[in-house]
Amino acid sequence: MSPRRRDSASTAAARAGRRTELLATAAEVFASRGYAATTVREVADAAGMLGGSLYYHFDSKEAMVDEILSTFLTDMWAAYDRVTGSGLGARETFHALITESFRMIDRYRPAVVIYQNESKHLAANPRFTYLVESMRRFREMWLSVLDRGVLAGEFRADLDTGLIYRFIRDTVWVAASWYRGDGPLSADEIARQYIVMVLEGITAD
Amino acid sequence: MSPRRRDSASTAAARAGRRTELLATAAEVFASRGYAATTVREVADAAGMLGGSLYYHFDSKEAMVDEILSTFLTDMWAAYDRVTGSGLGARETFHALITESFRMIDRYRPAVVIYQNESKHLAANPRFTYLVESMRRFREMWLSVLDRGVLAGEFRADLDTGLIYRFIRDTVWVAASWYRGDGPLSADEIARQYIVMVLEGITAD
Amino acid sequence: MSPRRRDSASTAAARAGRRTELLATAAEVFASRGYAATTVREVADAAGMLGGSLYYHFDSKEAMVDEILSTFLTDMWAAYDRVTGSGLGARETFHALITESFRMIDRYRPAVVIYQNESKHLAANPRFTYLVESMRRFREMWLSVLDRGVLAGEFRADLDTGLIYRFIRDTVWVAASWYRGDGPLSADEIARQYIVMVLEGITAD
Amino acid sequence: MSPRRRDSASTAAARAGRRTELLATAAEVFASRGYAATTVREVADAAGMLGGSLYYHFDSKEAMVDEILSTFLTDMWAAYDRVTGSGLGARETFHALITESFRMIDRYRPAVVIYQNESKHLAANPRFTYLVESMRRFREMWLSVLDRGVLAGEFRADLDTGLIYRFIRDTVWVAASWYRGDGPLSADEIARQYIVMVLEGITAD
DNA sequence: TATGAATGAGTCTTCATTCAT
DNA sequence: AATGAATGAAGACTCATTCAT
Repeated sequence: MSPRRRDSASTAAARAGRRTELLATAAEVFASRGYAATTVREVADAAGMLGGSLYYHFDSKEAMVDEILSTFLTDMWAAYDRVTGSGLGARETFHALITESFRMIDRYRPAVVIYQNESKHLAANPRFTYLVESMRRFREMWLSVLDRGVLAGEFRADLDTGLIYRFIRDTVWVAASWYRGDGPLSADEIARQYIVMVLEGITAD
Repeated sequence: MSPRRRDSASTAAARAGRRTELLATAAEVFASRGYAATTVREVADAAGMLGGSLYYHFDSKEAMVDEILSTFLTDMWAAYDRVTGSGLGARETFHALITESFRMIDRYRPAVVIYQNESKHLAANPRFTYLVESMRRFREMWLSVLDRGVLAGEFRADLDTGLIYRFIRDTVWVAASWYRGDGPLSADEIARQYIVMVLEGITAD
Repeated sequence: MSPRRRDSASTAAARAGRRTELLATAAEVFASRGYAATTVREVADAAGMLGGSLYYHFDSKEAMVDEILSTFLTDMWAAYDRVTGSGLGARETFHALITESFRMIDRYRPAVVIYQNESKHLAANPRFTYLVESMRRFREMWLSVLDRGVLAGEFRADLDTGLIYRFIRDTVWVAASWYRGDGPLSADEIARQYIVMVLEGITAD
Repeated sequence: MSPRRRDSASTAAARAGRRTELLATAAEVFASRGYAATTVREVADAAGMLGGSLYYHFDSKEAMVDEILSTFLTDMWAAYDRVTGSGLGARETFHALITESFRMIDRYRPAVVIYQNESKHLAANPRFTYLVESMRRFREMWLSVLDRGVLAGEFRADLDTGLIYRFIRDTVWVAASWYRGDGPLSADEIARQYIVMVLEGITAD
């Protein structure tokens, strides 16, 4: 390895690092102020640079959310696929998916908030068709788990699975809006309580 | 009643009606596009008038959301107060509050969507401090019901009531984003299934 | 005279009276807020009617200032012409013109304020060429008095009459901006002191 | 000085220079068209840029007049304070204040025109309370000079000093509306003739 | 890499004016 | 004569984006 190559390698790594850093900042700001209401200048301020300077790193404001969301979704689907591909029963799959979801919130909180708040509006844009696709897969995945559980006699049959699916989906993701990594409850503990509540209900025996 | 009085009465009523009509339209648009992302022109288009014409009826875009949200919240608290003031036990109160909430969604769907999506951002504005106040009351009301239920042995004691409160709050309101008045399930039926799920869980006996 | 004619006569008189009343109100508002900064609605408010209603009486906002200014200027020139046509010497003419000017301020204060503040801007509009013409006549009138006085040995010859003219003109009219009809000094008393100051100076003997 | 420091110094200076330049342009336009009647676009046109570009340099149209007026007033009061602090007699103080005033007009003509035409309207805005304060100080300063002169037997006692003060104030400032730096009379010459007129009167001996 | 300055399209809002009643 | 509702043009201001340095 020539010094030149080592240099450019470390430069490329540094550049990638800077990019990731900037995206983390942007995600934080988009999540707290709302994507539409956030100005590029606000993101730049938070990153300690001037508005125009961001355009050296990204093509547009849209490109930033795009990268934030697609990075998160790619990782999320990898985790979900690992779960659904491991041949677990419905109840165990339910358990694992919920747990993974709260871990995602832990790891990608701002991205999840953006996903939750802006998906519907962004989805109208051709650039974000993958969001629509992701929502469709999400729905199918959950309905399949729920239906499997009902068939196996693990879940009640007198409830509308479409309705249950929506309740689960919403409650899980919306947790991103109040979750703090440094709060008293860990992501796994929250998942555990959530599972208890949904599976057994809050009624005392 | 003299003709004069009937006239002015019908005029005032017509004016109030137009105002309500316009607010309903605005709420619909704000809910579907997002408040910040909605232009005044879009609201006006939906109402069949020009952008500037809205200002004959309202002081500002902000004044419109304000009226939409405060009208909804006033009615909502009247309903909640009726419930909490009627001396029911924790479980019955839980039941009644959930049912009322879904009825609110049925009656004020767009307002609830706006409340859900924009409250956090609007609350920073002094004009909307009543939102913060409403959120506080909401929290206290639910925590009191949950705590009462735990003490009475009606609800499980091994779950974090703060967490349960958040799950309930989010799931109930977020339902506004997919609820359609003309869907296959009525608001009361949705409430019923939701109550079953949360109280008894989805596990089959 | 038939009753009909009497009726229409009194109606016409009433209409003219209302018009004058409205113009007086408009002049007051234009004078205090500035013509450009005054909205038609503000004038209407002051007159106790709605914005659109003024258009029953006047063609436009511009038509209002027009009538305000031309009425005032017509009366002013009638008074000035009476003075300059009465064969007085320079000093007496000076005296009389100043006195008449302060009387004008007394009678037409708001109109004078508008004239003072807006003439330059309005003059660009073809409708108001009479303002330019009036300013020209005004200048000629004063220069003629001053020149006549210098030639007659009544006024000092070592001062620039163009300059003196401007000082006189400005000070006289600008007085409209602070003059109150109910103040401690009458218009004639103010004129007297002004004449003393300009003719004899403020130095003690 | 390192090149770095020279660079940043020249940059800062250039920025301040541009700002001053833009304010001079804005002042010219505000003075000739009137503040309320001037559009931001007109100012931008005169500066050779687009309307929105001005907002890179200034927060608002209001911020521009603010800076124009406060810069002028700061300098003006420095000059007046120098005069009143130098222990001159009333007559000499009178002389010096008038001279300084015309020099101000020479140096800040557009600002003075704006001050003269818009002060009353702007003063209602909390941002411009310093205008009210400045007017108060101005009045006190002149009354004190005039009263001192009367007591010392230098000025006539049979005139109302409040009236004289107003005449002086108005005439001096209103001169800004016709003064041209390139006219035949210098600021000092105009001041001299003005002083002669007011102190000795225009009557020939 | 980042800055400073500018662009230009678009946003909210204002306001003179119109017109059916 | 006056109201209520709307028009439409224009105005102040914002903001994503560009680009020379």
